[in-house]
This record gives sequence, C-alpha cells and structure tokens, in this order.
Amino acid sequence: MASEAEFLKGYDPGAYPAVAVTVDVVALTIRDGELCVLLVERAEHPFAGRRALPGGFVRGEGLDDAALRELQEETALGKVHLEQLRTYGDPGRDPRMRVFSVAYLAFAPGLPEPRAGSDAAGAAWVPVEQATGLAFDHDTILADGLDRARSKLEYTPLATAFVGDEFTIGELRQVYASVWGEELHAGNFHRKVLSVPGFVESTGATTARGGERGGPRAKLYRAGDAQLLHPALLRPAREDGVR
Amino acid sequence: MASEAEFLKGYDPGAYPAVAVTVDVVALTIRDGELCVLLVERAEHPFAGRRALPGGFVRGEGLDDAALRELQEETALGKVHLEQLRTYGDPGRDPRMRVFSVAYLAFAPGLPEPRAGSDAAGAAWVPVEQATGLAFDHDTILADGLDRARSKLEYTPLATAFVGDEFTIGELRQVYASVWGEELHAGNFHRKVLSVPGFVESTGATTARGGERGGPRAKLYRAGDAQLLHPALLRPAREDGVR
DNA sequence: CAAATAGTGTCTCTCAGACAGTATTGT
DNA sequence: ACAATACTGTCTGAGAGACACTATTTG
Repeated sequence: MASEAEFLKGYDPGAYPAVAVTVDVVALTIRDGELCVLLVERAEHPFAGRRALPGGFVRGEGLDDAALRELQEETALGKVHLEQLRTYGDPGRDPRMRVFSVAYLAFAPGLPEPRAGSDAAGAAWVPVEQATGLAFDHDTILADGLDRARSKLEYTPLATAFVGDEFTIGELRQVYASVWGEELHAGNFHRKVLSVPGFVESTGATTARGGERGGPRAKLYRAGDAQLLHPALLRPAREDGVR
Repeated sequence: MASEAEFLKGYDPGAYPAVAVTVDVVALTIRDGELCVLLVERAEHPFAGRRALPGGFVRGEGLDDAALRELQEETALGKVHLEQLRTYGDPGRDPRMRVFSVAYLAFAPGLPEPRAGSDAAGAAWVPVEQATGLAFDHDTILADGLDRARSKLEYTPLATAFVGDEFTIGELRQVYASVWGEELHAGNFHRKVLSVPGFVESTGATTARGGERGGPRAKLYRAGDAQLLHPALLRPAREDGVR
C-alpha cells in the first residue's frame, strides 16, 4: 500500500466533476415594528434583475467567514448574530453547474441602510411578507430561516440580538411580536421575561423620557448570560397534534 | 447585455478552484440499552485504518439521496429517519483538497448487523462513549449529532424512530434513558407520554408475555401523527442560567 | 413466595394566561 | 383631562415531579 504522502501526491482533484459551494444569508432585522430581510437585486445571470438573498461563492475561507464577508459587502453592520441554517444542494437549483448553497441566518439590531455590493444592483431591507419570487430556491431558504428564527426565540435569548445593547422590556416584546406576527400580553410578557434567570439584567437606568404618546419611563436592561431560556417563552396559539 | 442563454454557453465551470462535497452520516441506534453510532474503518488514505463516520462524495443525486445511499452501503436497514445536521467546511479539514461535508443524522430501530461497504474495511455499531479519535473532524460532527438527537427527543416524537412499529411505553422510556444517559421515573413517564396528543396510539394488543424477570404484560402502541410534542418532554436536571 | 414491571392516584410546586388595577408620563 | 404605557397583584388551570400503591406476571 502506498504511504499517505505518495497517495496525496498522485491525487488529482480535477478528476471529479466540477461543483461549487456558495453561502447565502437570510439576514433579519426589525424596522418600524416589521420583520425585514435583506435582499439584493441580481446584476448578472442567472436570474439577472431578480431579487435574491445576499451571497456568493466561498473562497479560501471558512464558511462562517464567508457568510460574514458576504453580509458586510451589502450592509455596514456592527453587532450581528450569525448561525448556519442548512445546506441546499438539489441538482438543477443553479443552471450553471452543480452548486451547493450553505445558508446562514443573521440577526441584526436597528436599521443600517444597506449599500450596493459588488455583484448586486442594489440592496434593501424588505418586509418578509413582500419577499417573494426570489431567485434560485431562495423562497424556500427564506421560509426555512423564518421558521428557525421563530422557533429560536422560544428557547434562546436571541431576541436580544435584534435590539441594541440596552433595551426596555417593551422593545423586547416588540421583537417577539414582529417575528411571531402576533401581539403579546404586555403585563404577562414583562413578568415572564424577568422570571427567566439570565435572560436580561438590569442596568439601573431608565429611558430619558416616556413613550411618544405618554407613559412612564421604562427601566433599561442588558442581555444576560443565559444561553438557553428556562423556562422557555412558548409561542401561543398553535394547534395541538400535528401542528 | 448578453442573454441568459449566451451567458450559460460561455460559462466555464473549470475556471473555479476544485472543491468537493461529501455527506457523512451520524447513524444512531440502541443496542442492549446503549446508544450506538455506526462507524467504519477507513481502508484508504487519508486516515487509513482510522474509524470514521460512514460517508462519501456526492454524485449526481440530491443530498438526502446521497446520505441514504451511503447509509445503505454499510448496513441493511428498513425504516430509518434521516435529517440534515449541518455542514462542515473548514479549510484543511481534509488534506486532499477543499472538502465540504454535509452531515446527516439518522435514527434507526433495532440492531441490523452492519456490513462492510465499498470504501470501508469494516463497519460496526459502537457505543457512543467509545466513539472517539475518529478521522477528519468526525469527533466534532458526532458530538453535534448527539446534541441534536438529545434535544430533538424533547419536542418531537422522534424517539419512536428508535423502536419497531409496535412498542411498549417501557421500550420508549428506555430510548429516552439511553439517549439522555439518565434513568426516568417509570410512572411519571408513562402518564406523560399518554397525555401528549398524537404521540402514541394504542393498538389494543399487549405483549405475549411479561418481562424476563416478571411483571404484567404491557400494552402495545404505535407512533401517532403528531409532528411536535405538546407539551414537550423536557429533559430533567439541567442547570439553569448559562447551562 | 419474592422480585420485577405496568399502570394509577394523589399531592405539591411552578408556570402560563386572563384580568384587573395603580403609577407615571406625553399631548 | 385623557390616552398611553410600565409595571404589579391575583386567580385559575395545566403540567412536572415525588411518592405511594395496586395489579400482574416470571422464576
């Protein structure tokens, strides 16, 4: 048997059919109480002119680094949570060649206006209900990303990734309401968030002034050190059984 | 601007650096009350002689199909649950070239003896605590798969994928105990499983005889139609806070 | 008979959700 | 004044877990 060194020397990477690996990012933020996703308009074939998730081919970097790079090409953002979603590899999902797309999910606070990237005619935050008819299989990827985001809010403190470093319980509630698409009872939500150990911690400060239409000044909180919420904040109003 | 057809005609897939995509499968089953993973011994470089997760290069098929094919090359199994885990793509994780591995998680009931596959010197079910020192980054992949499996038992009915079509509540409890690595209170578990709508449904029959060391005949159940458990069967004894 | 297991009853504590109520701010 | 919002109090019902208990079967 040949040694490993000899084996590697005789190995010919070109002997295999060409495949490519891309990353695509489902980047979510909340603008004006609406859950929005970052979309680009494709400048080149295939799907020129169609809206798509930001993404591109992976270079000599790791997957996480590639996702971060693609995201920063479209929008300048500071704090961002990034996690792998899943990989899409159906033959024929890209007309050029066999392309595997590793999809990522990103949560960002606030509203940095996006900038046009290299391979995109334009980039924009689009309310998720209006984000349809995307290029490739990006409709499916977006739907999977939204599922993941909605479910992760239940048992992880990731809602804090959608707000600034200091936030009020009301702002946090608005995150849940926007992502889940339903209003939450303010009083019960308040008590529940504070009852979960490590979810939020008080800064001692309050907002400078009350709400725009009245109300007392709210206390400010930071994200705590919990990695999982216990007890979880379960989504209401789901059907039992099959769901 | 060129039409999409002209663009595709002039497109040269070989202009990109060669990358490869593989699937690797974390296949779990329960043998003698122990959680076991399917491992092969690699016959070829790299990592010849080392144990590894079953897997191989993706051909012209979809990712799910590739995972199923690789699994069937190693062991003849009937009913099996298969789901994508995540993708590993660090540069340097394979010494031959840039290889992206799409990892899958499989749950299978019972104990089909594995058979040697094409690129493996042998295949065997190995208790997960003894599955260390694997080739590539398979230790990491296995650990991620176990995390996922342990967590999925909580809120999905996937425990039924580890048992036959008909099973007793005691067998189901043994699945949870094996995967979580801790004993569960028999009485409370029993009542809880039956209280979750759609988790199991009665067949009306009972086992032919009691346990080996005594006890009444147990009622037999099938998997129900629930996709999610509500309420969930939460794992006991986890630390609060950071966890 | 003794041991093991299936399944049930009951109690306590926690938590979710409904609802009401008070305090504090902006227009 | 009035509306809006931040919080807190209280009640009810569901569920988790501890424990005890009965019934059934094997050796």
